[in-house]
Amino acid sequence: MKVKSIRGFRDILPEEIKRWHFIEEKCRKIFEKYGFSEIRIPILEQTDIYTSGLGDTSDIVSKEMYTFEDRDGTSITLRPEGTAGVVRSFIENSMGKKSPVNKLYYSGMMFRHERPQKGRYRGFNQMGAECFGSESAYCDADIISMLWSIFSELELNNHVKLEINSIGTSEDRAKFREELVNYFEPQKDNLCDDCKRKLDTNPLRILDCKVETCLTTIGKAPSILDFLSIDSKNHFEKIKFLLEKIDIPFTVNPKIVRGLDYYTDTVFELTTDKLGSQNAVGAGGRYDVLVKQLGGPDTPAVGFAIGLERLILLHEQVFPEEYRQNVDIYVASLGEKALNEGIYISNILRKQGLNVEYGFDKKSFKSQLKRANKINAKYTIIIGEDELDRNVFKLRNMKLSEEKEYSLDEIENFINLIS
RNA sequence: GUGGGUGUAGCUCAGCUUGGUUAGAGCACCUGGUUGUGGCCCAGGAGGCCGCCGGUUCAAGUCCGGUCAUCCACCCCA
Repeated sequence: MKVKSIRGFRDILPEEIKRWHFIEEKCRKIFEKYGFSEIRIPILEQTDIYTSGLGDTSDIVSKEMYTFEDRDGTSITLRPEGTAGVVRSFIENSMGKKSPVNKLYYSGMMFRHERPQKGRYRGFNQMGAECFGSESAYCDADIISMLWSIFSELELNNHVKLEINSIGTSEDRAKFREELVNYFEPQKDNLCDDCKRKLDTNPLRILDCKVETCLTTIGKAPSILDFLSIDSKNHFEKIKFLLEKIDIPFTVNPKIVRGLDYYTDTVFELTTDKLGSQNAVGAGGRYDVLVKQLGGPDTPAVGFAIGLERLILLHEQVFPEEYRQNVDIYVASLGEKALNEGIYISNILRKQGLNVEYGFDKKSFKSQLKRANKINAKYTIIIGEDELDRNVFKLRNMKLSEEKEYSLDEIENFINLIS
């Protein structure tokens, strides 16, 4: 039998994992800086939380979910995104009653049955944050600031672009939608086939069509921003004011409409021109009606998610140097007796907090040093018959190619010898 | 779901146009050049169902058909 990972799923190998750790750690730190706490939620949920939460006309729900029957016949789905599950948990645990505001972040694998491509996998990792309980524009701005600060902390802010928009309330959008149809209907012959279809199903999505012939028609189309209610307009103005005040560069793009139905008012996207066509590396927005829609108390919320594979890809391009595991000591022993001593010494050093590779195979001294070199060990400890007889070990500084001898008794305070 | 590119050593790739001895290179790996000293250099070694199935042919890595995988783009999205 031929073994092979499932299409669209991949391994993250040891040589790449250090960069993952580095980036995940940075993200965690920033989430916590903004007062968010981690939540871990299941990978499987009942299908309805997605169908009724994300909107059943969205591509994700209509053709990309991994949905199957549980043994008792209920329909369950591998999570295609994080927000719906966090909302479910928020409701189920009555978080709104325990605290007026709840700030949660999560990290984990999401599943969408898409055609794999660069930066797009069927199993992919997201880190995201959700803030429940505030409808204030200050909250939106704080969240956007958090997203931005992840990228500036990683020194990637020069390679991404923040775009924001407001899509108003559902009434605003209904009005806008009507106007859009009125606008496009008479000139639908100028639109591509996809857009003609969208005219019936989801006219807002025509706005982000990239087909050239559509672009001129779209250019003169009405803007959502002219349809916002007073409250939504003020909310949006306030966010823009705050982002300027804290020096976060952004542009307003009235054509941003999110793919999921739960968004209200604020939406935003972080894109890069370095990843080909999968250019969205983070995105989010406000979703004031979702909690209620899923059966919870009327609770406003804002959140975003970052695509980790894409973030890593971007980081690799900007900082191509390798991220390596750090090995402090390689213990090279020569001969049976020395091997016995080697495992003992290695463990003492590990207790002192060092990363130690113990050469446990009977290999030539030369190949052991080669190994030490290859794994980039800072020091090699050398013990052979000769050293054992004299109750000493040699310590070789790999970078300087210098060796010193120490009494074996000094192993107990080894950390002092090299610091 | 649609279109295009690519499948040869662990990795990156040459060879295919114009079929013909034993399928190559670089990197990585192993051994030696040094009785117990890494990186550089030198010598040697190991490693291939040439993606898979079928066809054409005296003969297929090379030509043809199919299939699968993969990458990129459309689309969608993080």
